[in-house]
Amino acid sequence: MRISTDRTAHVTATPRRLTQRDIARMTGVSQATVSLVLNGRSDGDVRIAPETRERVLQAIRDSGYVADPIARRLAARDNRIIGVFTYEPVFPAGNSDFYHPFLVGIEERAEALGSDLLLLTSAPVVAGRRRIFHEGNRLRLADGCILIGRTLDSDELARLVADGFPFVSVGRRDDAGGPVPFVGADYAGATEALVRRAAGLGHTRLVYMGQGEGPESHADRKAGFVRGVAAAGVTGLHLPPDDLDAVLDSGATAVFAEEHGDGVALAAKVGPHDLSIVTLGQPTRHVTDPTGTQFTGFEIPRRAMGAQALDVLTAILDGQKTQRQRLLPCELIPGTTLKETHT
Amino acid sequence: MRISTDRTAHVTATPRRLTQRDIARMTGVSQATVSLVLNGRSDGDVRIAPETRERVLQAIRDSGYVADPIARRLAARDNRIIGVFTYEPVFPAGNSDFYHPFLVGIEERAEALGSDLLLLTSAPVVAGRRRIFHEGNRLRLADGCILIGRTLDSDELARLVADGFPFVSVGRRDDAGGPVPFVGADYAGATEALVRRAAGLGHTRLVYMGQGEGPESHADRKAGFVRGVAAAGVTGLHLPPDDLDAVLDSGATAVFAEEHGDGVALAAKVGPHDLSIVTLGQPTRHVTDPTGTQFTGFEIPRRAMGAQALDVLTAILDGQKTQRQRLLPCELIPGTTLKETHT
DNA sequence: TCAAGGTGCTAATACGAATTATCAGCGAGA
DNA sequence: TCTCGCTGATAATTCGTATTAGCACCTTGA
Repeated sequence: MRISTDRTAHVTATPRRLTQRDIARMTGVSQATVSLVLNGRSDGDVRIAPETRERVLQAIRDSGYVADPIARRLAARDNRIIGVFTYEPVFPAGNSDFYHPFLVGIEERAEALGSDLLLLTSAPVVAGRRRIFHEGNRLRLADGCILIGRTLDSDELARLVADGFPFVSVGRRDDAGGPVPFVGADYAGATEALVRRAAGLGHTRLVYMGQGEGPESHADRKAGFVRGVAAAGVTGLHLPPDDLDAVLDSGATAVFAEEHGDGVALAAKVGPHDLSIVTLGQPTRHVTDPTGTQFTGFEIPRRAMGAQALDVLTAILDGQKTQRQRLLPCELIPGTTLKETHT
Repeated sequence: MRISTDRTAHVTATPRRLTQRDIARMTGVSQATVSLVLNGRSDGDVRIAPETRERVLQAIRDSGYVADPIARRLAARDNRIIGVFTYEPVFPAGNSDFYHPFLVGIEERAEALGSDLLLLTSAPVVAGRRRIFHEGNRLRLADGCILIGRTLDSDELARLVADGFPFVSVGRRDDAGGPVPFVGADYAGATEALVRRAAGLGHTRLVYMGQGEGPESHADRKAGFVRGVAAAGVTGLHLPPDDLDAVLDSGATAVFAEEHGDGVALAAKVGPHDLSIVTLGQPTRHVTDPTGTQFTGFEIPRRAMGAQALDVLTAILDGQKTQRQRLLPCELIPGTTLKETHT
């Protein structure tokens, strides 16, 4: 509507989209032939003379024609377009770069695959987050979709699963009416390893400071903590993130902070020597830590997660068999805040 | 192909989409009527009896029908896809965030417009940069395109102009066989203003340290410097960016550094008190300046440039008249490195 | 009783690409 | 001469929605 009415009014009218019809006219063949050439259909019942094929291809090259992705979609074909859905803007105005590292990996792989990335910025924002499903959702423009977010709406996930839409979540997700394909980080394993390490350094009373529930990423850390505590035969307490005093009063010698920021806050409060602090993940915001402390913790392989998410999606689209739920190991960061205990 | 084969293989085959035809059959009207009801078209020549309308709406409510957005866009001839072309990855692995601030504005506006952003990551890399035009270029997947880069290939620009492809450059560009639509920053004006300010502080011998040519952004700064020097009646020298010694030997009391990094390097070399330094633009890399110096200079309105680029593109697509070449003012940063001269 | 005018809807077509059925032309073999 | 088989293409249809032209039916008014 916008284009057609307005364009005709223009003297220097923007040229209409180039279509197969145009290519057909240019080369003196039919639209069908152009389509056949484009899709390399020279098998079985359909034949195109090599000379004709070349003529058509040349016209396509010269004109820069590309099939309209919308029309292709309607005809149920693939577009070499990967959708990327995020619940918040991909390019945040603030200094939070939560999505960025994942997208580095995604873009890198997309480039290698020769696919384009469609950022689904058209999704309307309801209650502060974008919605996947809404009247006019354009997910299907893409061949498949990558989902990123701290938490994904489970209703929407369930619907994606039920619809059989090809997608992969970056970050582990619980089942949603069926298994959810994901590439996550092994928070549980990394946390467990850190608990064992603490125990090895003499700590016998540990605190998990955080929610420990809600998003899968929290639950996983907590689960790893619980496993580690049990395996090492030490005492583990769970305290909420907002009550630093309770943590200090607990008598624990090592604190595992679910959020990096909480670890920083705690360190600022107690000073460097009294308490061992482990942070379970990297800052999602660039809070330039004034003290420059290197916290003991682990590194989330965000870039690899993004890249492998695309691998899994590709496998799904191609109908290949792959492990559709992957947990990548986190590299432990020795840091300086987990020390031998003096008690 | 890929998708469909998969689906048919499914036992729990996805039930065919509900269409207007289905609704039509359910209510005993025609598909056209359903469409008309859906679009609330009761104006002028088209009329629907209130009773019929209600019957159709009821059926739609009962069945949960939602129009296929893809088919809608095909009929509307408007894909609502904005291409974003960058010569390097949008999400760089390093700490260079050259593109980021522009994209904040672009995404913000795309969201408001209800458009999706297509990152043209499929463009093949030749000699370290992506190419717009190549066999199989997919630019035309998008309704129009935003181009970002320090320098754009002028041949490619010329071809875009010649083809009449709707696009807007972020950053001023010289004509390329025709005017290039752009939203740039007024480097010349900002630089000139800073030169005048320096002159007002008693500086009579100034140096422009940089290339002063090549990319439009360099040429513009240089041009502004030249204009400012002429207007203020002071002496202006032009020296290359790599020869700090020459700058120091020049006898100038104020140096205008084309690149932020050069200004930083110079400051490190001479110490804070000997020389006034003005940097003509912000760092494109996050070099955490160890001294924390706030350089005198100007702020490039990157976010606004991105947003307005989308505005111009929208205007072009809609055939509206707009200023298709815009230069946004840069806000001057007083900083601490341009001081009254003691000579 | 018949044109005029209004009402309520439908048939037909377009959008751009993919696909299937079919057709024209030609040479060879019977 | 007729038919078979092969080649190289095209016409027609499909996908789901939007839109326009126009048809059938009704009510007025003279």
